[in-house]
Amino acid sequence: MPEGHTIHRTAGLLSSMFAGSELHVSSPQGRFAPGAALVDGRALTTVDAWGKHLFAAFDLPAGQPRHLHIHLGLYGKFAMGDGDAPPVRGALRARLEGGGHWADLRGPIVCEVITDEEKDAVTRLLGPDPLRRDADPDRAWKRLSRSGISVGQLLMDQKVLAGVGNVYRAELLFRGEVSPFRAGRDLTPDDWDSAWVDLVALMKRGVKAGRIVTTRPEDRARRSGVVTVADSHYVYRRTGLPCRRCGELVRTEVMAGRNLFWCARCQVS
DNA sequence: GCTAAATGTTGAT
DNA sequence: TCAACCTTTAGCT
Repeated sequence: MPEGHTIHRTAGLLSSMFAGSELHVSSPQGRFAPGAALVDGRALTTVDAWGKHLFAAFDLPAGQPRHLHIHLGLYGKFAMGDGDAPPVRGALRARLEGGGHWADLRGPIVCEVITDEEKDAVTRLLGPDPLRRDADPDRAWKRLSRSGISVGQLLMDQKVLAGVGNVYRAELLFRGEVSPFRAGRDLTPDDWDSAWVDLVALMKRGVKAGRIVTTRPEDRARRSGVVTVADSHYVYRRTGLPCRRCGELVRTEVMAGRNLFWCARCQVS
């Protein structure tokens, strides 16, 4: 489930497994072989996430390509474990081994080794990431509050806000009782302040849980115990089902190239 | 067991 | 506008 929470969680796991260790970096599939050779045998120093981008830094001189840059895209996924790595099967883009651990990467849309300058060029194009301590919500507000484009589209724009994907878009707007069709410039400063606070809390929770859960206990069918998949969202992928708050049927429509879900009664304007 | 769709983005047409 | 990435899951039969 690669929205920002997945990337930050992965960064934390990779860091705890590998930071300080020399890694054997390979590309069994071959597509990442040239990049792997640049960092193979070097120690991993830090792992950094910004939005949906992950950067693992290796102990190499500045100026040389030394950041492993990964974007999972829609299918990309890490598998990790302790001890010896399992036998290679299928399309395995990259394998990291060292410090008694291994990590396998499959299906990413980006897997490359880049320089400091190239890393800066990537992050410069990203809006504030709610999961970063250095995030400045005013940067997002400046863009949102000047735009005639709908908030449903703006939230998906990584230049506005980094790390939000289709699930957080739908759920954040529902929780804030904001219509996805409202123009950014029609948001009030209070709307944005509370949305940012809510988003930070939701995404932190996503990192901890390893999945997106946005429902409050009182809005779930099962109010105690484990939160089931069916109970974890208000509107995302709930087309035609009754809204958990008002009973109106959840609607769907394509917006910004993706399926948007919303309750037309709870999210009037 | 099979098929379609999915949390995202880029690059070709 | 569409294919690619090529995994995982939900929903059928």
